[in-house]
Amino acid sequence: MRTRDEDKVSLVKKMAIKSIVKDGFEGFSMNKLAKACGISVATLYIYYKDKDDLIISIAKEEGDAMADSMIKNFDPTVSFEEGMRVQWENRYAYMLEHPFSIAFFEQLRNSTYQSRFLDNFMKKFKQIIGEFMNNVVKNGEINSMPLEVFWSIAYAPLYSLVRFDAEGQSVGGKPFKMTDEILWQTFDLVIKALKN
Amino acid sequence: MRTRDEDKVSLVKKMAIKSIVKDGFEGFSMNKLAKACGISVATLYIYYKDKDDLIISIAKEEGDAMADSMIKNFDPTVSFEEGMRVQWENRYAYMLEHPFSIAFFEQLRNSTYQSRFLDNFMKKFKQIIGEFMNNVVKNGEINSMPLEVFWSIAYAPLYSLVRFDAEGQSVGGKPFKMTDEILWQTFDLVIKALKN
DNA sequence: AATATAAATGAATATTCATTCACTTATGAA
DNA sequence: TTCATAAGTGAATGAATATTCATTTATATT
Repeated sequence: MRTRDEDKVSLVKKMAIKSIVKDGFEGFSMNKLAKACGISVATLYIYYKDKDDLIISIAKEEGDAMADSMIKNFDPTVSFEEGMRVQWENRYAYMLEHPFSIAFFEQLRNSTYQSRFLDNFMKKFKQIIGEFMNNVVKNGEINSMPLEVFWSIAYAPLYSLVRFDAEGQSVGGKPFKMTDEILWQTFDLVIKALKN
Repeated sequence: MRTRDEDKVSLVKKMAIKSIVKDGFEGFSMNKLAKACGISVATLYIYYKDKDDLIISIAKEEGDAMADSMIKNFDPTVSFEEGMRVQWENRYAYMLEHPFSIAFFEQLRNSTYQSRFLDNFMKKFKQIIGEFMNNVVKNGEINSMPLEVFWSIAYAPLYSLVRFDAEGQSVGGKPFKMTDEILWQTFDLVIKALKN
């Protein structure tokens, strides 16, 4: 029996993400994807049941990889500032290594696929981050607050920076490039906001 | 000569936003929009040159309205905390009055229309916000920092909260509803981060 | 009341879409 | 080497897409 060409499979995955990032879901089609990969459309239907399955499958794979790398080296019993630093480091490193992934997730978050993708993704985090929050509140390192408030202060600024960087443009006119210095300058402000 | 039915025009606008918010640009079509409005597709081409023109025109109108209401009562010579409070108030009030607009802009930001829409939108702000930033840095109320860092700390948390509220779901499981208390609790943390 | 004219339409067009199918090709096991 | 079988294909399908057009309708002006 003939064997599946795994290079072809991963090319499909790569091109799908690239295309969705570039043109959004509105500009994405199975025929165009096949053409971009230099294969027949019908082949896509060997790999995936249908278009939804293709998108959801790729989203899950990428989401799992991202979730894993985000909790790498993360010990929820460590101090607040140290724990936050590891998480910012992980997210920043992931973004540098997978420049398209972040933009791909932004597309997913604003699409009808959101719910089917986000549940799976959050499951990986929820427990470990919840444990971390409990600890630092109990230690008196930060005040108790709704999880959404914490998230909005602790991570939203990072994602905002990543986005400015990806767009290469700014609120003003000049192009913006993220640097280590800018990242940790922002981090310090976030710690100042949250730490007692 | 027959007169244009302005009710029909504004119905088109309302339904277009509603549809894009609900199903994204990938689920939006001229034929479906016409059907949803109970008019002929051809009528849409009387109001707008083509699909792009429809989307961009509506985006610009909504964007201008939002920009206006955001700088309402805003005096760039006022103190840092006072200026920030007015801006948060304005954004929050706008979000309550126009629940679909914010979601519509999120869609635009993640679409190929982004650049054509954002330039127009930002023009309204840039000057007045830049003036405000200059003042508060000169007064020594906050430290000098890249505009993107400021933006990411000062406003990203608010938009994140608005988003949690719109989705009605959370990082965890329970539904989230924004309240005045939560808004100003988050605001205080932001001020703590930025103020010297 | 008559008329000129823009608004509004229903039905068409050509194109692109997701998906299927009859067929060919490569390869692990015999 | 043969053969069973899954991988891979080119061309087709019908549905949905954006846009156009010949025609009808309403109304502001005369």
